[in-house]
Amino acid sequence: MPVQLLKVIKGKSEIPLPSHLQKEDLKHLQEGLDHTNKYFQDTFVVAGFKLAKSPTAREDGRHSCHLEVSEEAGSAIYIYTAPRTTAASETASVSVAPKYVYTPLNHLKDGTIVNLYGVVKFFKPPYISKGTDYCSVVTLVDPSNVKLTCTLFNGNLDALPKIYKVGDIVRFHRIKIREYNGQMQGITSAGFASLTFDGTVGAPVVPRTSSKVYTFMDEEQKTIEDLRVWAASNLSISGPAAKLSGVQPMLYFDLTCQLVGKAKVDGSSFLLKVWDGTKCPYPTWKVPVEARDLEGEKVLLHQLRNLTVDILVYDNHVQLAKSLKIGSFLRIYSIHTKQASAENEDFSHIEFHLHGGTCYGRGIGVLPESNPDVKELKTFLESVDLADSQNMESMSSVELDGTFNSVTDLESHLKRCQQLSVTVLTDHQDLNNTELKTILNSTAPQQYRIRAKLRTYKPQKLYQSVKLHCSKCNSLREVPDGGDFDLILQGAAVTAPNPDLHNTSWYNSVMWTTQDQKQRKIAIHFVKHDEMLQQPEDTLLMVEGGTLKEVWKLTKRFKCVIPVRSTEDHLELLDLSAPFLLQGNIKYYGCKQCSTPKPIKSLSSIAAEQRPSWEPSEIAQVLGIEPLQYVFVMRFTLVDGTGALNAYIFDYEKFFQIPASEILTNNFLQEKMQMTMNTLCPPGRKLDDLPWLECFIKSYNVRDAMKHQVYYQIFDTTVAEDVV
DNA sequence: GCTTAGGTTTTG
Repeated sequence: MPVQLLKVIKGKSEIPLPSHLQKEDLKHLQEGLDHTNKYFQDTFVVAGFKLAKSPTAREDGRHSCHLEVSEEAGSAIYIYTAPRTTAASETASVSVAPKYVYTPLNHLKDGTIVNLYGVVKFFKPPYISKGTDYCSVVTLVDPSNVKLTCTLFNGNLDALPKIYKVGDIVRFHRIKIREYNGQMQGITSAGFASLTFDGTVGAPVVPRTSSKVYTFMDEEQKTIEDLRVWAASNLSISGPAAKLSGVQPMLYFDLTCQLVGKAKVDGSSFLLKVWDGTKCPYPTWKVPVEARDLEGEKVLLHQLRNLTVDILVYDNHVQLAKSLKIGSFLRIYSIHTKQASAENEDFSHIEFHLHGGTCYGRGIGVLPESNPDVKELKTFLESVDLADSQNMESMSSVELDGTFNSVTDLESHLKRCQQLSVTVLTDHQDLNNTELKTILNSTAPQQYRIRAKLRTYKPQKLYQSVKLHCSKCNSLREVPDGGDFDLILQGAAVTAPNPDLHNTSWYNSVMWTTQDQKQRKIAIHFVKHDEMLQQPEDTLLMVEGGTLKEVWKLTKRFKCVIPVRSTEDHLELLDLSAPFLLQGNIKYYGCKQCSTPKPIKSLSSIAAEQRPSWEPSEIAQVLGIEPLQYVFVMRFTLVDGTGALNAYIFDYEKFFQIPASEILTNNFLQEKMQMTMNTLCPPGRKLDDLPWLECFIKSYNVRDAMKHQVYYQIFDTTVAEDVV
């Protein structure tokens, strides 16, 4: 029921009460009379109440009647507020915002219309009902641990809550409560409105809503944040979503994907061709359809043929599937993976079905481009190298078998991880564990030993976790991609090598001109040792005018490659956005802020050493470069049943036992890291089934002009030996 | 204005 604030100026309400309301004195209240248009005034106004005999009047000696108010009965409450003392600069008007009251789920009563908050424990994405409306069924739970299943109808799809996953948080206004089969049930009433929020601890509190006008204040923001923390350690929400690369036969899963093609199959089924950028490890079925029935971009369908999977949707889902736009991002809920062996084939294949009905939330949801999961998926899809996927044509379970012989092995491995801890401390073993709740309620800085579960982590794409760190100025920088380097090389190639700088006492130079139209001049300067050229694998060289490909080829043969350019009187390094040194697969970068590059001839001091080792750190030093270190930066959301906190990992090598400098160019290490993360936080698992992590964390304060925050960092912790 | 569905996997 709406509660409205009235501003009183000089004893009079600024906004008058509705004229049909008549003031009533408490003394004159009588049972059996109609009080619909009556009000009495105290510090607040109650209008449109029902009068009932107070059952406790005899005991408590209060008035023999009490008032019953409900939105359904058309009741309204007006509260008078005195005007605030306003500063001259402040506007004199006081806002008259409706004050909403939210009912906890354990205080719901039959026949009332209430406002409430809840965490989504289960939901059916909106589907077309057999009547005239869309329907969505949502089960909520709140810290009272009472569940409420709501059946929501609306002819306008947009008016239903935009729930994308279990754990989302909703605020419902004006939902009607009824009793059904001995339980409370929520159902849309006139004026129903909802807001939906991401349930992730620490995520921005931005409501998803279709209504243009809604109230949302600091108080509500706090409610959402509190519910997130409560849900993180009390509600069984599964972790990171499953990918096609992680599917297993004979199960149900939710898939976030992009629609590439669609086709009619027959009256009761419809085909969706989707991809998520990863490769299903099993052979997948292809549903035969007429070429002319297949909608989608032909070239793309062909390019992605090894990455798309066919999902056959049935019955009630057909109508919605038909209306989907090619290219849109979908979450398909409760897809069934079915193992089937086709006749005349030695190998069984995997089929994807979205069966008829809406049990277990089965259905299709369209995700907006603003959805964080969609943003992440888009970035990943853009990074997928299609040439690679063509080569992976026959990639199958054989590759999985290299690591785990079967699903059963993987299961037993995970089971072991649930009992023991998947991470161990490298120090402080004598310390006792502290609960997260205690840590959250304490001041920083402090250090703690904790035992917690990894609910989720960011970024999900592990290559995004690699950054460059300057230990001098403590800045973090993204690792530049090959394209940036290529542009710098192209820019440098515009200036031709200066022949005056060739063939000095400490290097020999060769130069040639490309045969193509560009007539590009390339110079390579081989550094000598003891007046002699060394073996290629021991040689450091400088290159001028080379392309990305040429520089890369040189790194394969020679120990060190330094891209340079000529000035009038010396050779110098390129812009520090480019690596100052390439060695093996690793590109070494310098900090733009902290470096003062020196001319290349400074290197001659190392060349003159007895046995030059060409250590990157030594090269950086003589060239005046402050080298950047590769580092993994990740955010772990940890929970332990008492609370949830975000802790950062800042790791060169110690935590994951993988050098951050090598992961970007090493497929094996990337797979190893993914496996490690899958063990720490198995995708698609419920909270109960997540393994425990033993961690050492420290809290620290971060203050700026605007606010003060406490951050947490994991340290002196490493992944357990048998997990690596 | 009323109905729709009312959580607990198809059997293609």
